[in-house]
Amino acid sequence: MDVRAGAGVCCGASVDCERCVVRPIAVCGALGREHMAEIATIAAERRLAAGQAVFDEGEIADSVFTLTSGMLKLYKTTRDGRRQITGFLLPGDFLGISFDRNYVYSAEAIVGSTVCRFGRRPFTALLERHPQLEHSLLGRALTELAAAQEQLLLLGRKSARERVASFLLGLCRRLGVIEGGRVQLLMSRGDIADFIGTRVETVSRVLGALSRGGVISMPSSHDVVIASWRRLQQEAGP
Amino acid sequence: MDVRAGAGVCCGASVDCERCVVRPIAVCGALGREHMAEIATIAAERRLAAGQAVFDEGEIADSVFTLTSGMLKLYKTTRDGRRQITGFLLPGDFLGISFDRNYVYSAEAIVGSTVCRFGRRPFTALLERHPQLEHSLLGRALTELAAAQEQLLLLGRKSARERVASFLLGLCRRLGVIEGGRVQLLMSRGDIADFIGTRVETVSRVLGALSRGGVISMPSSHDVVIASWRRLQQEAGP
DNA sequence: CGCTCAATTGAGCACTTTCAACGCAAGTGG
DNA sequence: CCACTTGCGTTGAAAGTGCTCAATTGAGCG
Repeated sequence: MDVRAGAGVCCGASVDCERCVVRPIAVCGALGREHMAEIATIAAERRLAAGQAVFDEGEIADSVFTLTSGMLKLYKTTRDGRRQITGFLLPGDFLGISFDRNYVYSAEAIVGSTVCRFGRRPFTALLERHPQLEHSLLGRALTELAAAQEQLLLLGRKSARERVASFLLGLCRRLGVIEGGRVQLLMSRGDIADFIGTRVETVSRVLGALSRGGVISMPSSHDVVIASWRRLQQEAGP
Repeated sequence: MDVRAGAGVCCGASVDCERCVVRPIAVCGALGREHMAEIATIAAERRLAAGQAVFDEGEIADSVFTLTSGMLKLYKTTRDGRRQITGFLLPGDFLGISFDRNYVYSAEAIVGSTVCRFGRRPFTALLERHPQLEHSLLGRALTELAAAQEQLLLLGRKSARERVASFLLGLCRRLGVIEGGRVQLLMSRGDIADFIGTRVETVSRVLGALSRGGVISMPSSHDVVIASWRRLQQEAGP
């Protein structure tokens, strides 16, 4: 499959998409700027405080969103309180796209965030008018699928130490952090644990061990400096 | 998102798609029969023996496939031999669709199978001519994504007993097996283990325990009869 | 300053893995 | 036709990793 013009491209969190009241940057990236006016008519900005839900698993899926600033977590919960975070979203990412009637996961802001809401019907209509947008969405879905499969490998076959290292590595890659750079862990230890399938205590211990081993350093509990990219890769396992 | 005509529909393994040399039943289901002739011109059937690979992770992704009979496993492998099976494919499922240059997982037949091969370029061209096929593929990708997220929950948060029960339950659902019915486990214990993130010994022990507990019965090591659907659901956890 | 919530640290334990042996069925070659 | 091999599944005992529970420290805030 070829990546057609615009597919998978995203303006990036820091780019202002013209003088749009809403900033549906992901859609902007996929469709190109010529359709900004059209997009603006069906989109509405929504501000979210840290901890605020976008939607919950099981709700009627009547909206589609793109994250325009901040960070979200997507997760599934069981009746008895177990939780699995399936991903952390960065600006430009979509959420809530589904052919089902209901959302199959919950979404919640980790820090103050803004999303851009599209009604499901107008969004569907937009897709029908612009097949290249649907092509772009397919590309995104396939990328997410590949990421999920990578995470399956992590959860199914990696040790706690490898999981934490892999998590850090993945976060750095997405954020463009390089050796010597700093990653801000906006999420809590509990969130990390629920993402990599461990307990908070284990996350804490492994981070401590990596820090003591000189692989990383932690100026504060939510700031990680990558001391050695190579060693972190080794820790992340094969 | 609405499911448009034909999206996500599959003829089913037992349905013969007219007098087609190849039986690209999944594409048939998605596109409708009126395009069978067009599809047949770009597709080629390939027979696979049990254990034979369709493609390997890392290879140039120059083909797209649909499974027309048998069963495949998709998996990722690490350098040190660890393996994670990301899914088992049934007739009608696609594989190898990617916007990347290379395959990101390996695919191998579990039993004698037949696939239908499409060259990447002709397939891409087909998608361009038929936006509704791309829409259908998006639906499939989203379904697979939801399944992967369910599996993340299993791998990250469930006990060995719950994993095995969930696996059986999921397989029965896909195959349409009901209480009292029989599931054939075409895959080996090793495959099951690599799918649910345990060891073969654990799979064996849990299956034994479920059998002794009267939740299931095993006429042979590859045949499971669901004695109590309700209890199996309980075992599968919340 | 005292409160609260998050993160860390410690000790004991449970579940799954690891390692090893055995049974069984199918395939092979004399 | 039978001895032998090979692969897979099962079972047992020991070991280890990560979990549970509990206490302590630290950071943010009224």
